[in-house]
Order: sequence, then C-alpha cells, then structure tokens
Amino acid sequence: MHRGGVLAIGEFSRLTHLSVRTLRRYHDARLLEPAIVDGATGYRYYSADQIPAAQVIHRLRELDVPLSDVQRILRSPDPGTRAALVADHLQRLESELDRTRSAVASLRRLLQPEQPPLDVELRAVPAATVAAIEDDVALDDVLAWYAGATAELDAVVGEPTGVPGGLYDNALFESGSGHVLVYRPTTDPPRSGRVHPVTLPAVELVVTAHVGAHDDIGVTYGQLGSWVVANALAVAGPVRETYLVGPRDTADPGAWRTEIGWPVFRVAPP
Amino acid sequence: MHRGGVLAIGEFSRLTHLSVRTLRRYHDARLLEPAIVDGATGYRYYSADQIPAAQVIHRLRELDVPLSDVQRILRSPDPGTRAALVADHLQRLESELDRTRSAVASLRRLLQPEQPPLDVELRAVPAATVAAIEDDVALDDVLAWYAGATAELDAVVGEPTGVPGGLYDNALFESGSGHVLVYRPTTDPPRSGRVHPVTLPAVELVVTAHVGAHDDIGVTYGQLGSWVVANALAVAGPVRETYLVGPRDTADPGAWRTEIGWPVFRVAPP
DNA sequence: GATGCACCCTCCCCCCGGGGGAGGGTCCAC
DNA sequence: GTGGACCCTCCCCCGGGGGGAGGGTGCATC
Repeated sequence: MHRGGVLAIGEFSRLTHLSVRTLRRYHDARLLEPAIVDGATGYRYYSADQIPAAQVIHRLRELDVPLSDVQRILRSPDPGTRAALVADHLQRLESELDRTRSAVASLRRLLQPEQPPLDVELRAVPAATVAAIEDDVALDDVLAWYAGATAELDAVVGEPTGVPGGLYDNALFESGSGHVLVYRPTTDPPRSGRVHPVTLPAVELVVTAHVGAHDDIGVTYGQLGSWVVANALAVAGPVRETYLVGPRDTADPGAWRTEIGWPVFRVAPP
Repeated sequence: MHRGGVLAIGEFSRLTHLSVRTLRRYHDARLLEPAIVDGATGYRYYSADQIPAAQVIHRLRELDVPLSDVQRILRSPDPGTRAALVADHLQRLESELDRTRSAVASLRRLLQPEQPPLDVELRAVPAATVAAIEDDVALDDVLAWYAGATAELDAVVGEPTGVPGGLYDNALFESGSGHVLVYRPTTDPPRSGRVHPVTLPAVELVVTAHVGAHDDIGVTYGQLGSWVVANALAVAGPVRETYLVGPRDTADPGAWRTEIGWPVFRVAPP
C-alpha cells in the first residue's frame, strides 16, 4: 500500500482523477513516466510531486489538446513558452466555436419548413484583368488567409474600380484544400508583394445572391447547386464570389450581399 | 457525366462539400442512401433533392452530433421533434463549454509559477445522522443530479441546523461513475421521496478550504492529495465536501468557501 | 508460513468518423 | 476504340481511450 511516499498506480489514479488505464497510456506515450518502475514486476510507482503534472495533462486533455502537444507544453521549461502554447490552443478553440456558431446558423435555416425560392440568373461574364492574390490554402485556413490577402490587396490597390471578389477551387471543399484567389478590379493592375495582375477568363455564370453574414452561406450554395442540376447544367470551374456589400461597406451583417456565381455549361438540350 | 438529373457521387460531393469517402460511409451507415445504386457496377447516383439532407448532415456533424443521432434526427418527420433533438444536442454543447471554461480556469491556476501554500488541518469528525439523498451517478451527470437532489432536500428539510455537504465516492473519478450523497444536517431527519436519514461514520479528516467557484476545485484536490501523501497518510473513504459559503449564501462566486475533507489513516510512524 | 484477495501487469479487440492507398472495373467524349 | 477521369471494394491507419482475458504480486490476516 505504501513504499515511503511512493504511490502505486491505483492510489495515484485516486489522487489525480485519471483512470489507471489512462495513466498507463500516458506512460507508454512518455508523457508522464512513473518515478519508479519495478524492473521485475513492471509495477509503476509515482511520486506525489507528479500530481501537478498529472493535473495539467488532465486539464489540457479536457481542452482536447492532442497528447503530442501536451508533451510539448510539459517539456517546455519556460512558463512564457508554455503560456504561449496554451494560448495557441485556446485560439484554436475559439475558431472552433465560430465554426459551431455558423453550423448552428445554417441548421436553423435548413430546418425551417419553408425555404424562400431562390432568385437565380444566368449571366455571361466577359474576361477581365484584375489585381489579385492567390495561393493554395487549406479549408481551415481560408478565413485567416482571406483576411491577410484582402488587407494587402487594399493597401496596394487603393479604391477598386468595381466589385471585389474571389475564386474558390472546388477541390477546397471536396478534399479540404485548393486554390483560392481574391481580387480587386482596378485600372492597370499593379505588381507588388503577393499582388499581381490576373486575367479571369470569360465564363457563363449561374448567379444568386446570399444576403446576410456568411455563417449559413453553405445553404445558399446547396440551393444554387440544386438549381444547376435541375436546369441540366454542370459545373465548369472554380466558384466565384463577389462582395456587393460587405464588412467594408456596413457594420450590419444583415445588410451584406454576396453574389455566388458558378461557372456552368449545358449538358443537355433545354 | 449526367443521367437525366441524377448525380454521380463526385458531382454530389462537389455540390454538398462532403467528401466522396464520407458519402460512401453515410451510405453504409444507411444515413444518406443514393437515389439509385446500379446493381451491376455498384455506382451510386444521387438526386438533387438529396442535397438539403446532405447539408443537414454536414452541419450536424460539424456540431459533433454522432451519426446515430443524426439518423434519428433525419428520420423524425415532425419538425418539432427534430428541433427538440437538435436543441438537446446544443444543450450538450453548452455543458461542454462549461467544462472547457473550468478546464481553462484550472489551467490558469496550475500554470501559475507560484502556488500559495495550502492551509491543511487534521480534524476528527464524529458520527452524525443527517437528511440525505444518495445515488450511483456518472461523472458527467453529477452536476445535474446535484441540482435536483439539493432542491428536493431543501424542500423537505427547510433550514438545516448545520453546514450542508456531500460525499463523493473515489470511484466517481477513477472509473467515471460512483456513489454520491448530498446531505443537510437537521434534527430528526425526515424520510420523504428520495430523502432519508443517513448516519455518516466518524472519520479522521484532512481538511482544506477551496475559495471561489468550483471551476478549479480539482487543483485544490490535487494539492490536498499531495499533502496527504507527504504526511504519510492514506485515503480511507469517500471525499467529503462541506459548503460553508455557497450559491445559496451569496451570488458572488469569489466569496464561496468549500471545505474538502479526505478521510485518512496513518500508514507510517510520524 | 500459507492463504485470500485486492491490486497490478500485458495483450488483444472494440468504439468513433474518418483518411490513404492498392487493385481493378466503367463511363463517355473524342 | 481508346484514354483518362471516374467509380468500386477492401484493408490498414489515426487518436484516445474502454472492456475483458489471463496471469503475476503485495500484504494483512490467520
């Protein structure tokens, strides 16, 4: 039961509220190694001063910090570094929360019994040369990338001569990462930093407008997709968004207007 | 590419932003069955009106609703029932958030370089007969159970003659569920509903006080545990909490005082 | 010193909700 | 009729555990 201040795994479990199983796993993962392991029997013995470490692990796991990150946090001797790593993860939790919020908003709209009919327009868009920033981006990073790119674009371009927009590769949604491009129409597009001129090809676009914050924009995408299929069209390229009214125009998200345009071609006679 | 308004899995994937793999999995799980499955080739074909269902699933999964629950939500034809099931899950997310908040509070305290010394007292507690409610409870349900039990207890007992408290089986923390008892000291404890008299045995308690909300009470538990071990004692029974100052006394969580008492016996000469 | 029994060990399989990749068949536009 | 994009099934992998089998240990009690 006792061995001079050294704790068997069961006692340590009681004191830390970590299950015996979990303690063994943390040993295997070299995350929390017993103070003593009896070579003959394999019995693990912990010391009381390992309790704080166990508690830190426990809390970090409650925050869904991966074991590998937990290890890095514990291994970093400097409290400042630790705090930074933890803050990083809290940041991740924060954006997780954003995702949750927008999922809730989408659900609310999806589960509404009545769906307002969609106002869809088929529009021929000519080619245009614009100032753009583009990159291959992971879906999770799109928002952050977008914020940085638009800031740089605005700094370089100044006042655009038309409606700003973006192109989003279908692969972004299919496989979680893809090519993304944001642009500002401007006369004589400059080349500076990441900004460079790009000629957007002429396309036939199926266009609809999404009103409000982007939380539930996925719903509008789906409705537009249904319309595309119902009208015997097929998707032919990255989706285009144009930001008719956005955060740069009004602080009221309810007033935002985003046009969603899907390049299409006809697959069957009308 | 097209078959009269019917979509191959890849097209459906593009339209719903669900990966092909995931769509196949949802088929296997009978969650979202293709409108047509070609018997000869196994090719799955979806119809455009399955897009809303796919979107609902997508959003529910973003909220970490288990697939089985997603199925129940989709299968329930009544919008009211659906909404209730979704609300249930949002409630779960809410309590998850509470857990996260308290984990963050604990971490903040744990990662502080300086730990204030613990004020621990060894106290002989005589046996006492109290009015109690007890049950076997899962760790996740403790808070809800506690709220119900104390409400019933207060309704039956009225004003207690001493400090209210609770006993928490160590198994609750070790294996996720265990025996829990809440009590009010009172003269001539009544028997009504779940309330019944219980005689708490006399014990030798190691006692310390936790000040503030219970978010980071686990940290105090750990410190007390260290003290127990450092003083050559061993745990001998369910931990006791007494609520010296609680939410019934003041709305300010910072003023709450909870005594934590661990029954102990001496395992080595002093 | 034996015995009972709580405790501890390792090992293997299971859960969830996917992703990676192999190996092979199908669709359809040119 | 052929190339290439698309689709199929099957198996293994991940993380962070839980359940349980089968067997060894520690120690208080007799």
